[in-house]
Amino acid sequence: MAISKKTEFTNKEQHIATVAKALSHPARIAILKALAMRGTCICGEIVEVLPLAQSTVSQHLKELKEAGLVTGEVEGTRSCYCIDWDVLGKAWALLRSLVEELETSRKKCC
Amino acid sequence: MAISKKTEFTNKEQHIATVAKALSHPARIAILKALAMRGTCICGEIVEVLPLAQSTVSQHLKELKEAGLVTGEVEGTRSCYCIDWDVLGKAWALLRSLVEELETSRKKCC
DNA sequence: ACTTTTAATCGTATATCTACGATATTAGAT
DNA sequence: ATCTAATATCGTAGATATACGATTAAAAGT
Repeated sequence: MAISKKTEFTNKEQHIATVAKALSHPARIAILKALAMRGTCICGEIVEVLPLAQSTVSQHLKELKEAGLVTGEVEGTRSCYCIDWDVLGKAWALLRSLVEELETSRKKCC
Repeated sequence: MAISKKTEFTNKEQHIATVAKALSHPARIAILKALAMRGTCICGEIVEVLPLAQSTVSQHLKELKEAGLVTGEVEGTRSCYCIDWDVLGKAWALLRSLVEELETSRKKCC
């Protein structure tokens, strides 16, 4: 691929892309739903709900965590995951601002 | 990778993931902005604005087209691309419904 | 101390993405 | 008819993503 050109775009464009990427797999959407519904947020419960192996779920959780949408705390032998509602809100605002920006600059098309 | 398990999730989850995937590269965000700002929407103009080769831009445009966010019409030797505002609106609604769904089922976390 | 439970990480195979140059295609210009 | 310009597509290389089983690590239970 030569080298990624991602860094040549604006920070905001990169940030939006990062958020979108975190949401770009149905498993991660499902994980977010499961996390929202349960106060408990324990990893094992999520594994039970999804049609994926434990290691795969762990990987998806890691990606959500790296994107900042989710936090994880160790609780003894278990891991408790939660949605970071603050970050989610900001991510949402970012997406909204993109759509608004598109709408406001909207010109008639060919 | 064995085989993709994407189809084992709900249609809505898959749909949201598809939209998010289309937005998951900063180049495609930039393309959407460029399309929104210009009534003309000609491929060559987009290539000029982006730090990418013509073939790469063409590929990104194809992905946006496959996701339905953009339409493309041949105009002689040129190609005229436009944002499909209807599809974009629906995609937006889909994302919003996800966030709303998350918010409504929001439980206190550990 | 030993075993069990829970989750993370490693190793790995395959798929998909990203990027480019080269080539093909097709309409317009000469 | 030939040449030029604009795009799309092909081929390809390397990066990243997706999925799993196996292994590791660490706390809890016996």
